[in-house]
Amino acid sequence: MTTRPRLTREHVIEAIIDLIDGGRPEELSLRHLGTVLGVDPTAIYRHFRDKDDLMRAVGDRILANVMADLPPPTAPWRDIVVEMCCRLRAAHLSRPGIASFLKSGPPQLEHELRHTEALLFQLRRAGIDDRDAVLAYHALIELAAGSAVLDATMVTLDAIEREAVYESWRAAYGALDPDEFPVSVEMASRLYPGCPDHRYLYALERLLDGIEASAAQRSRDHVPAN
Amino acid sequence: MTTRPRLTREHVIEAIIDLIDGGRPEELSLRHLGTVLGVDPTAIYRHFRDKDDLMRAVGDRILANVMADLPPPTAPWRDIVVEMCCRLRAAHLSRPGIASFLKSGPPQLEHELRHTEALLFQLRRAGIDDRDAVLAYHALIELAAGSAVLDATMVTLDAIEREAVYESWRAAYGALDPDEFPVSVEMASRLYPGCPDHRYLYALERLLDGIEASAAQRSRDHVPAN
DNA sequence: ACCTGAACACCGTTCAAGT
DNA sequence: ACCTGAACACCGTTCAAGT
Repeated sequence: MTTRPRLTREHVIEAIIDLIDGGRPEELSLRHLGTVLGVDPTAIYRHFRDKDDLMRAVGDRILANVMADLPPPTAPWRDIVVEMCCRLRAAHLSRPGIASFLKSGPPQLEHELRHTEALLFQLRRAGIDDRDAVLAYHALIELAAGSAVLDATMVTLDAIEREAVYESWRAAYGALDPDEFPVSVEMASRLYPGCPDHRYLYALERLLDGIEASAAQRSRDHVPAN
Repeated sequence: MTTRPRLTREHVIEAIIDLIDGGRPEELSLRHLGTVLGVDPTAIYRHFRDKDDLMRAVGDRILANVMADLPPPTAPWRDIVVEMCCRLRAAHLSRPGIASFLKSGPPQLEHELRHTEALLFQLRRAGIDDRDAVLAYHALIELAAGSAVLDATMVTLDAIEREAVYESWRAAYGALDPDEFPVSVEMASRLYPGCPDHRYLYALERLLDGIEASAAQRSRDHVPAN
């Protein structure tokens, strides 16, 4: 603080991650970032082309955590895949503005490349042929990142507030006209079961079930004799 | 045009949908909307509380199309569910700013309620018990809406441009160090197969496979004698 | 070489004033 | 009752000028 080290890319990235972790994702403007860093807001343009470039760097930094301390590669493939997908989801959940993350393409994010490599490796290890492995990889990414986008706003609330919101939604379903919405009214109390993570896990496990079954079916077609 | 009818909610919603359909989603500011409508930008606040409220109304309007002209309810349940999910995805793809869509809760969007009702009805018709039906419902929504968020930027490009981008990404994977990224290098040419819709369909079918298998397993557990 | 500060072209939103 | 227009408090970004 008293010393004034020259501004680096790392300083900026670090400051943003602190703001995100501190639960103040609305303060991510370059102007606010400048005051936090004790620097003119436009100084950031010395190190990043534009805000998109900056957020991409932050995204890659967050993705680094996804790959750290995974189960050993000899663990059951499905355990590893589930762990990676849950962490990918968590990484996306912690990051506002996911759009600028993947849209610009994987080759720009070093850690996303490592993530792709590890997922494809595990899917292949599961005995899934290359064509299905690629489709399965895309499916896993879409579910993990996509569910994070939908849950992002709810996860910023603490568990009690969140449950209160869900309860109000259940009540709204329950109060519908039973002639027009018979199933919704009947199932209202069962909606939004458990926490968002738990619901994601169900979706992920079912998707993996389907991927496994389909891959087994295909290899049976190709090698009819057992 | 020559006549100047009083501004209504419908006028505003119509104008936004025209802008989206016209492929100019970046011109959705209230100022631009005002000039398109031949009205002062702030006049819109007479009919909508704020921009969030406005975009929610637009979202509900787009969702109305999802429910129009579905296959008859007597069609195979899976056909209906696949059709609904594909249309939900398409609806989300056509809409920028999906965040303000679902985060405020289903009870505020009339057509989303109808969508929920129809999906739960079909899942129950499939013989899936209520507990799994609710989880399956959430899983289907997350995959449909989530995949749309990830694909949104690519779908704005026409097929030729898009394929060029994918080809450049494949090339980037192919050019990686084969010692560090052996599987990626080997599978590079297979990445991003088909169009985004096709990849989504694969994910959806596998998810439904898993949902069906899991539900069958559970009912077998509960009713062991066949 | 790096940072500043004024400026530009935008946002969403409010509110007193018009008709 | 409805709309206008000035104003407010913000954005991201550029660029000549400072040190």
